[in-house]
Amino acid sequence: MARDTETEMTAFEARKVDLERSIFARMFRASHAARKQGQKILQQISGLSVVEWRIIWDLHEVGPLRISELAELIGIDRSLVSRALPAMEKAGLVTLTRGASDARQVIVRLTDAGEDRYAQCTAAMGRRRADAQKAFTAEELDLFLSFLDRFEVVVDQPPELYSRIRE
Amino acid sequence: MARDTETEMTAFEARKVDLERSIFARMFRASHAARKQGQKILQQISGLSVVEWRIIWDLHEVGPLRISELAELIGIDRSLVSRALPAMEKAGLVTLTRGASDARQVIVRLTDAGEDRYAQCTAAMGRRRADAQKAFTAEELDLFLSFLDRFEVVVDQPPELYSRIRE
DNA sequence: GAAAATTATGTGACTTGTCACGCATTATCT
DNA sequence: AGATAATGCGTGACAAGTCACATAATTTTC
Repeated sequence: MARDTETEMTAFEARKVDLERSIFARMFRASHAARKQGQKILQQISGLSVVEWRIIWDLHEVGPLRISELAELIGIDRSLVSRALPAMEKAGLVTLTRGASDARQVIVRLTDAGEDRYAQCTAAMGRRRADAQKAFTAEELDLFLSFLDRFEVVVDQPPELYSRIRE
Repeated sequence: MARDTETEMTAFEARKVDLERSIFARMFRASHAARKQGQKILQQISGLSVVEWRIIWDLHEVGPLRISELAELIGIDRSLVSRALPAMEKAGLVTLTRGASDARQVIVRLTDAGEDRYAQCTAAMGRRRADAQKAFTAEELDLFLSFLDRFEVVVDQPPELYSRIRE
C-alpha cells in the first residue's frame, strides 16, 4: 500500500496513530474486544449469551429479581431481558412467577440447573476478571475507575449540548 | 423494594456497588453511553449513523481508501462497510470505483457533498472530543491510555485461555 | 367508587453487527 | 501456460440491541 515514499508514514498509518490517542476510539476498541472475548468464552463453556450469563450471575449474587431490576443491573433495555427469559425458563435455568403483591411484575429465580450453569462459567469469567485486576495495583485500579467516572460525566451529557449550533 | 430492613443496604444496592468496582462493567457502561450519545448527536445534526460518520471522517482525514482499510480504521467487520457504502453513494456522499491495478478492490472517495456532511458534524463531534480531553491533564490522559493498553492485553487473550478446564 | 395517571412487561419493527460462503481477480507454483 | 492458493468484496442468514406502542395492573386523584 505505497502512497508516500517508502520511508515515510502513509496517511493511513498516521491515522492509526491518531486513533491510538483518541479516548473514544480506544474505549470502543477495548470494550468491543472484551465483549467478543466474553462471548467466545461463554460460548465455548456453556453456550450462554452474555445477557443470559449476566442474568444468571446477577440472580446468583442477589437472589430473585424483577425484570426491570435485571435490566438496570446489566445496563440493557428491559425488552432484551424480557426476550431472553422465556427460553431460559424453557431450558430450566430460571423460574418466572408473577409478583405476589403486584401482578404486573415477573419475579425471576435461579433454579438448581441455573446454579449448575453458574458454576460452569464462573471460574472462567472470574479468572478473566482476576487477570484484568492483576494488571493494576490497587491504587492504579482506583485511578482507572476515577478516569472512567470523568469520562462518563462527558458522555452522559445530553446530546443537544453538542449538536446545537454554537457561536 | 424493601428486602432487608430499611436501614440496611439491599442485596440489589450492594450488587450495584460491586459492579461500580468492576472494570468490565464500567468499560461496557462507559463505552455504551459514549456510543449512544454519539448516535444521537449525529442523528440530530445530519441523520448519519456512527459507521457512516466514521467512513466520512476517515476519508476526510486520509483520502481515498479501500473497504478493508476503512473497516480496519473503524474497527468493524468489512461487511458492515460494504453494506453502508451503496446508500452513501446513492446519497452522493462518496464515489465507488474499482481499483486501477486490482479490479477486486473498491476505492472509496469523498465527494463535495460528503465534505459538506463532514463539515456539518465535525464541529460537534470535535467539541465532544475536546470535552473528554479537558477532563484530564496531559499526564492523566497518557496514564488512561496506558491503562487501556493493559486492559487490552487481557481482553486480546484467546478465549481458550479462560474457557479451558484448569487444575 | 370511578376516572385518570402511572407503572411493569411483552412484542413489532427496526438498526447494528457478525460469520460464513461464494464469486471474481490476482499471485504463486510447477 | 495451466493449476492452485490467496485475496477483496458482496451477500445470506443470523444474533444482539433499541425504540415505540399496547396491554394489564396498580396508584393517585377527585
